[in-house]
Amino acid sequence: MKAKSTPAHERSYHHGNLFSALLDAAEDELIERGMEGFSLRGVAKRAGVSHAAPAHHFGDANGLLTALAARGFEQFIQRQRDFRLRAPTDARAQLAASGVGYVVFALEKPAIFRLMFSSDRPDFDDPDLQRIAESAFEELVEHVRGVTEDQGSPKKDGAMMLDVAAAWAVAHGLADLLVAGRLNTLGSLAPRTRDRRLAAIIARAIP
Amino acid sequence: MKAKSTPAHERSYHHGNLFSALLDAAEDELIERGMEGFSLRGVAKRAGVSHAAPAHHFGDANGLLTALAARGFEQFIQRQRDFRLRAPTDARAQLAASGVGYVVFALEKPAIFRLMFSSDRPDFDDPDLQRIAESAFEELVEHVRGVTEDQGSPKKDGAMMLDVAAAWAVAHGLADLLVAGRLNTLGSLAPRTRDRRLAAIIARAIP
DNA sequence: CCAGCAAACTTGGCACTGTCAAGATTACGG
DNA sequence: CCGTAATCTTGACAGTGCCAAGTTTGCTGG
Repeated sequence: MKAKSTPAHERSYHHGNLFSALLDAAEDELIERGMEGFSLRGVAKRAGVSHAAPAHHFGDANGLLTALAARGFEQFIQRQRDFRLRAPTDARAQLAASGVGYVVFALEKPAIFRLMFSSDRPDFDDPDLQRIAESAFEELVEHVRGVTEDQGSPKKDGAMMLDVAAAWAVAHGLADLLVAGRLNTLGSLAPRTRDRRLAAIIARAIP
Repeated sequence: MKAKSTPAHERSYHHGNLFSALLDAAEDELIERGMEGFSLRGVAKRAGVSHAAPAHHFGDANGLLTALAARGFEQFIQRQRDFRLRAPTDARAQLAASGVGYVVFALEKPAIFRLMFSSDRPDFDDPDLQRIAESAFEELVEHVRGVTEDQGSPKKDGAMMLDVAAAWAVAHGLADLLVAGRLNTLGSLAPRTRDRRLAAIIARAIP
């Protein structure tokens, strides 16, 4: 994934694909030094470039983090799809699988997850970020709708939004607490059994 | 609450109660400038004291934030108790009320809430912080136990910990998403009806 | 083919930050 | 009432984000 396989371009004055190289470097920086220690100059150094180079592509530090959050949402959506593909096709199992993917992504990339949901540094009015975040939300709504439609009597929009909030809240709460290391009764389990427990909890959200 | 009522001491070389004055200033700073813009020197200026004064009481900036998070947990626990007192006394209503208090605290003090749950700056190994956070957790466990005991057959510890995780996750997820402004279908409701919806969602966590 | 223009990147500087070391002031127990 | 320790201040240093001005490069129109 990381574009470390193009050392030819890395020495030229014009980097070539500095944009994505900076995103990779920023992700590494965030993972290794955390949100507190994150430094734009550190990112530039990682990418082998001067300290003011990022500004040309991202404006300022928050602009870089905005783009990183947007890329995070793409991986986030993808991870949920991965889990849905390996699950039974009934609506309830599909929703639970999405939720497990939600949590697993958070555990795999905690720094990115926190950047996406618990930071005030990205600009959430940015069109790209807003669009991709919205699209993640809409996939959730669709799968909640699937479950409620399976239950015969179709609900009104208001009632369904309550279900959406419930499903989203459980998955998000599990993810955020696990990332914070506050749910070790679940976090210390082996992945397979942990994911089963997660699915069971998430399924409760919609009675 | 804020110790603005002792202007006599505020001009002396020795401040007197600088410890708590700095906590108040830090909370204001966090509210007004956010986690990103938070500055130790800004806090010192707010308290009318030199830029190195905080170090003597809190060690470094993260030490100050650790103490602030600990104080946050006290208010957090208190807010949940408030809501329990105004709720029916049956175990289920008590648990739901705790959860609503959980969310309301987050909405009242979003910056403190994020400091407590979604920041890597406080030192969560600090004895004071650890103790008070643990005590908040134990109150939750007790109320979950109350509900499961009401249901006749007492569960094993493992099964109950699943209930604990479920209840905690819903409340926390609702709180975190509302703070992030991502659940506006709920967030834009009037407080009274919003709290009713919240209680309904939280009650689902334990079937 | 090659000017020159715009994009990509660098260099240098400024105000601000957290932390450390050393000095000034005050409270207080002997 | 004195000296010692706690409290607070001052000054300095490296590191930070961002801005302005300069340098290198790719590219496009003639």
